[in-house]
Amino acid sequence: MPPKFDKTSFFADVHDVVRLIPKGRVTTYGAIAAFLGSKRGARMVGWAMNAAVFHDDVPAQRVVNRKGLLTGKHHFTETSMEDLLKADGVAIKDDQVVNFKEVFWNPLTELE
DNA sequence: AACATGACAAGTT
DNA sequence: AAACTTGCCATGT
Repeated sequence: MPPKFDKTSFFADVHDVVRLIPKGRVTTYGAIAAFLGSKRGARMVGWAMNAAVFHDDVPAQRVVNRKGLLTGKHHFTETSMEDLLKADGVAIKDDQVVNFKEVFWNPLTELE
């Protein structure tokens, strides 16, 4: 990630991290926020995701809330979040990631 | 310029 | 344990 942590780069940083999520894995808003230095700035991450949806290179479907719930599925327009995740090899049940704990990808520990 | 809102999370009551 | 409150940062009104 860019060494610069300017407020304006928050989006860019989030996008970068999301882009680095391995296929078949998911992460959480909090994890990304913590990785960026603001462990409680998860809201911003969500906001960044909203912008990310308009970028085809940012797999926003791999970012869910801490419970593994697909809170942002309503923001997807063309393809539904579940389908995208299923296409990634992530099973979805009741709007929630199955085996969430196992597919969870923590940038802090796995990326550093 | 001030206040409200939003794909969240953690701490308190 | 469940509900409530506070923190976070950028955007929109």
